[in-house]
Amino acid sequence: MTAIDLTLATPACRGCPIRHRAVCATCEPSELSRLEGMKSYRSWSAGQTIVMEGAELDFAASIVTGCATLTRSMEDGRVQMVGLLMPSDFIGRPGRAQAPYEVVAATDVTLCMFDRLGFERLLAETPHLSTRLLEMSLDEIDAAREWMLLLGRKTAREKVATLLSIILRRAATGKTPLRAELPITREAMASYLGLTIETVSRQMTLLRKDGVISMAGARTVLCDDLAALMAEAGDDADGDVIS
Amino acid sequence: MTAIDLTLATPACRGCPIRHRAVCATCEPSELSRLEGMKSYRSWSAGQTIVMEGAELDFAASIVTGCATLTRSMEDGRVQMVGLLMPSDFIGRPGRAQAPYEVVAATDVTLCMFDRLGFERLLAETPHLSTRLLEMSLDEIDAAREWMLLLGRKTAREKVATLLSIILRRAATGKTPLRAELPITREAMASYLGLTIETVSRQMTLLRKDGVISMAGARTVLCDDLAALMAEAGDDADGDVIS
DNA sequence: TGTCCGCCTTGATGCATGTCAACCGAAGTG
DNA sequence: CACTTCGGTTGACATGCATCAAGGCGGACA
Repeated sequence: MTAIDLTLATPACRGCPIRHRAVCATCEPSELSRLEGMKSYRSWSAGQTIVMEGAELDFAASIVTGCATLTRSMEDGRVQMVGLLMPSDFIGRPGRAQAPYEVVAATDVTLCMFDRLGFERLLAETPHLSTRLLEMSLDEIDAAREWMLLLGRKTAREKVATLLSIILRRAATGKTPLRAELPITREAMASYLGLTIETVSRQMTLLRKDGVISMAGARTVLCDDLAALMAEAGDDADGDVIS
Repeated sequence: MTAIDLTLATPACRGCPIRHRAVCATCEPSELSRLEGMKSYRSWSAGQTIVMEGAELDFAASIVTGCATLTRSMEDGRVQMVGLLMPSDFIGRPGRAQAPYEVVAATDVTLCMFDRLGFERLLAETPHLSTRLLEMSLDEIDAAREWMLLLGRKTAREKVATLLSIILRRAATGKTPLRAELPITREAMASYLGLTIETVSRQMTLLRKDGVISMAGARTVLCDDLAALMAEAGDDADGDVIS
């Protein structure tokens, strides 16, 4: 199970609300129509499990709307989120039918789904498609490793600042103050950051009191100075990640 | 920069000490000879930097002997290891010339290197090669995510037990007691586990006093009961990972 | 042989974060 | 309207790990 950005700026795959940059940008018409023929849509409401940990996985899919999470859990109930999927991200694992993580709808979610075997067949017959998927999964590895730095070495404050800055940059409209609706609960944030909900809540309160962010209700973050927030995040470079 | 297992059981690429399972197993003779023509060898001694963080990366390579580490660091000096490369693991990132991590020789290391552009050209012309690399990088993603669970949720004792069980299983000869030379210092272990050297040392002492492992000197671990060690690791399933 | 220098271990102490518990406000429901 | 539920906040307290500091062991080297 991987989260891969399939976003496409070109209208190559016009009939589909997902923008398959990677897949479609270099596709020939015949390939496009095969993709078209394979796809179908399905929706889940917030909180529902899309794929259970260890279950059979007979499709590949892109997220059309909403937000889903990948989690790995331990016997005693401890849970770690290992991926946060946003629109245009990819679910599925060519070459393997089993899901190593649980996939849960964080908000209401609609997926554009492809039959797994058909997708794999297309993959095998379309070299640039697997090349592009390779590039994307390499990005995914980088993102996971960036996250390992966060989990292993960052303080709670830095962790929360990192997540908020990522969400704010994703939602960036350009005009200040930057404003974003948090797509996930405190629990999901804590799960992603390797913290407890209480710690997340406290750190958000502190960041607010220190004037780094402000909030409109519990789920909307505002930020006048993204640079200040990113400084709190402790990132040396740009720091992209997530997905 | 990714760590990808290129191990090969078949003698397809006979001239090369690295066993390129992935690449060679399905290669045709002409492709094999092109790979042969591109390769060269180079060695580093323990502690030397192979690639600096952010530096140009003009090659792809497999580890022939020794052990190298991938690390990501923060401005203030905090360091997190994000990959541990063992013989047959892969270094390099088709499609991008920049190294997002530092690569350091943990022990003396010999690499079998390929010119990056030549490797990429071969990749583009050899569909099954990129397909196989895709599979391998998906495994890599799974490993990174397994490691995220460790970093985010496991206790110090579980972390150390996890790492030791991985190293012991890698080195497994079948006969008990299992015995393995630790290829990395306490510092590297701490870096990988998101701990300090003192904590690693203490936890190893505790595991020893509790009879879960025993040691011959500071760098050789022995284990009679791998199942017990894995129970300490807190892994629900098999737990593979690393690299 | 003695000295130095990594690497490792052990101890004392402090702090960041987890844990447990109470409470708040909003939304749903009878 | 009362009641419940759920997500979030805040407080008091506990603890696991980091930090700071000292010392041990073995190998390199004069």
